[in-house]
Amino acid sequence: MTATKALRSPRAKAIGRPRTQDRAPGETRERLVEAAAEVFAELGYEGASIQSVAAAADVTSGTIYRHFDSKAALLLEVVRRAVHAVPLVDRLDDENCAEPADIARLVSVYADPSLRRTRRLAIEIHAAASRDPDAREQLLIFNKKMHSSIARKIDGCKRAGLISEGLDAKHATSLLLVMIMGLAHIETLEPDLVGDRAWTRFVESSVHAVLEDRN
Amino acid sequence: MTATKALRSPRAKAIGRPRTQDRAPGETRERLVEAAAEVFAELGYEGASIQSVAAAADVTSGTIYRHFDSKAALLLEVVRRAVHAVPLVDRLDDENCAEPADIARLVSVYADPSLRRTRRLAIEIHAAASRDPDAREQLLIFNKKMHSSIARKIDGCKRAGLISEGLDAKHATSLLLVMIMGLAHIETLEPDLVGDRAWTRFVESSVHAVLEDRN
Amino acid sequence: MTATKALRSPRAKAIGRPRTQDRAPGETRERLVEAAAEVFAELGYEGASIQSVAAAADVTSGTIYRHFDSKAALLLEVVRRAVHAVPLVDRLDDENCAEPADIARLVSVYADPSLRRTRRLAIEIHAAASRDPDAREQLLIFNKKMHSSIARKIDGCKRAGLISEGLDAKHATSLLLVMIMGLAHIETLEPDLVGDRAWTRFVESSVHAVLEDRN
Amino acid sequence: MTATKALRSPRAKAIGRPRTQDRAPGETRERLVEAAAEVFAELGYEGASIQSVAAAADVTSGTIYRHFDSKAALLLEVVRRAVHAVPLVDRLDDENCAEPADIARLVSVYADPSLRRTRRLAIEIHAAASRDPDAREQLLIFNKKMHSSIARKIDGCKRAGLISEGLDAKHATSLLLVMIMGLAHIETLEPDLVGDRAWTRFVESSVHAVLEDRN
DNA sequence: AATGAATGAGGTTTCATTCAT
DNA sequence: AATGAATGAAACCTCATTCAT
Repeated sequence: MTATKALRSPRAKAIGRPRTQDRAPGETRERLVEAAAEVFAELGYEGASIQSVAAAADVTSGTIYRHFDSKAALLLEVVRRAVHAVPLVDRLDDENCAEPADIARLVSVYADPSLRRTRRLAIEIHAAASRDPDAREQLLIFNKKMHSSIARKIDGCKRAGLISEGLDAKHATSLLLVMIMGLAHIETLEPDLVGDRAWTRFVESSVHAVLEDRN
Repeated sequence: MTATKALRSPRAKAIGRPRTQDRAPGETRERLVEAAAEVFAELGYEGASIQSVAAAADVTSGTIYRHFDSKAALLLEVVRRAVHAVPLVDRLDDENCAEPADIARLVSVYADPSLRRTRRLAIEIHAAASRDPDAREQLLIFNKKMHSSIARKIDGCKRAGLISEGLDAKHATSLLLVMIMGLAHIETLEPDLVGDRAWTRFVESSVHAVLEDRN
Repeated sequence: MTATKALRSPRAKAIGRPRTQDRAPGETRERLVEAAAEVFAELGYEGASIQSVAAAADVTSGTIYRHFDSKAALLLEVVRRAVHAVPLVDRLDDENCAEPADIARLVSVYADPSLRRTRRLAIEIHAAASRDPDAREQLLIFNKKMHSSIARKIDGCKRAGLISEGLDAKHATSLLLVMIMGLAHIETLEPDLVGDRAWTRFVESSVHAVLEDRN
Repeated sequence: MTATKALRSPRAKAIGRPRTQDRAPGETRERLVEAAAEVFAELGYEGASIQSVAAAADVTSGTIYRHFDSKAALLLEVVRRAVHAVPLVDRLDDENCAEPADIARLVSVYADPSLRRTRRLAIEIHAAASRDPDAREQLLIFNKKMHSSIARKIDGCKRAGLISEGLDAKHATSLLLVMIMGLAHIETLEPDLVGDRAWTRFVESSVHAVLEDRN
């Protein structure tokens, strides 16, 4: 009884493609990943809406779905990207001659003020990994890579006689990764320490202590 | 459809406040905080709905709002509670005579399989702190308390001659907290190490190394 | 670099439950099914939005999801309900003495102007059945029931000597159902025939012809 | 990231109008209508997206809008085309000498397994007609044409003495159309009957019965 | 103190349509 | 004539919150 209303086409007048600012091919996807990393780090994955990511990339929400299947897929790409962009890690294997000091700095750098976004993103990625199997898989692959990179570094120091043969390289590496993840929480744990040079040196000397022999 | 109702209607009108399960006064609030801790740890703050917390506490959603102003307030209470329930911490000041081994165990215990929920909750709380100023305030209060507890412990060891006077107690304490937070990510970082005795011992010996003098 | 904006609770101020018009328990669900039948018949399942159904039932969209898991589940309930509300069908088994004329009327009634909504709904339900396995299952159950009701009727007439034993009751029944579904399209097929008494009589006499013996 | 690009860029800029597959003029439009019929029949009008039709026609979405004003217009063209492609109908007038058996087969053919797509499309077209006035207009034109074709056939039979003069040709024709539309639902109504030879014969004998005289 | 039905803003996702190339 | 990236309205659905009982 209600009505015999219009019943016509539901999305009568559509919108199209006005705000054109021709971008290089592939650029949009790049901007999206970058914007997503930024926004996810700032607001968290759950706190960030697709709209907010789109706005940060200066596109509209629909565009995101031309490039990614879902919000989760976008996060996954951010994870993948972040995994290959972690400071120092990509250069870990290039240097053939390493010293413990290099390893120490590899840890302490994560306390640097400039890496605030990296810290946030690391936490966000781990949170994602505890929910999403795909993200977890990516993260474990990355962790394994990072682990073996550091372990190889330690082995190099061993051969150079800079680190005792008695050290358990695998466990030591794991502990360094644990410290790095711990440093990711430095803002909420001890905000005053961010950028504190004395603290940075303490962290480094602690790494040296961990890498020392013990029985 | 019309008459002869109202007589002996089976379960006439048992809505309103029915299933009064004779709970002790204040008990409901307790159950809510406990249930919230459980659900927040399992699903994350964002992933947990008020109704899911209510279900876990065997009440209905409305009840939560008789005890807490908002979901955020509930989380805040969980934070407060968690802060006082962290293993060993509450006993830190009771024992007057401590050894470095006690401190080492205080760290390594966070790698224990039984503390999975505590790890998750710690991460969740830190995530909340990076969003919510109130949660952050609570967390900082807690961190400060925990910090001074451990620092006092270290000072005790120093006076007992078990730790060198040259150690920077503040920075050492901070580093231990960093390691604890790092261990909170052990499931996503190195799942195989959870419950590994050798790993636990390695962590403890590393704490010893950190607490040793260095110049 | 973008911002360190609010970051507070996203759904800051919520709405609650204002427009209260205390309804009898279970009434809302009933109203929803009724409204959905109406709106689905009028606009089609795809054309009807959850909002439009909610509006027709004088509730808000969220309420629908308290009572049904999804839009598809709501349709399924409409199907179930419609299945038991088809005119004459529920009384098919009550009458012990049937005549071919009763069967003829059972078909011709579907050309009646008053059953416009039933016709639309029938089409909508069949469309749903060709997409949704659950809906298809419901529909097949119903079809089977309706089939056996009519077949039993025919058998009764046979025993009474009103219909020849030579008639294939199963196929005849199927053909009547086919005619009924065909009549469901009468508005788009031959709009002028809706409500035409001569046409109704012709349909009935055709049913008689179909029910007659032939070799 | 900066220079030495632009020289010998591999697949420089092949966008715009690349994959020109040398199609005959007007061929694309043809393919689109064919693809749309296929996809609309399979997924339904609402369930089919413009991009899915485009993909089925091996073009891109934009191309569709060079040939049709809107999705609705594309459906309309499908309707128009379908209307002229219905089996046997176009040959109805060619044969000057018809028998009732021809008419019976004209109905029963719609139960054939090979016409599954036609059945689906018929339903889809009727659904469209109940929404869109333009589609309805097309459908009514077609119905009228089909009606008069069949009626003429019946008149031919009458003159040949094969059908009694007493039969109401108009109503009989309408009933046959009703049966055809009913058969369009055979998959959801009685799936087991699809392709059943005995059922086909029963349908045909029923048509004969309908075409017989009665008073 | 407790219930639980109801609210409605806001989330993710889809898709008809446009337009520079 | 064709491409396909981009648009943005609107769909379905979730859930923090309210309130009459």
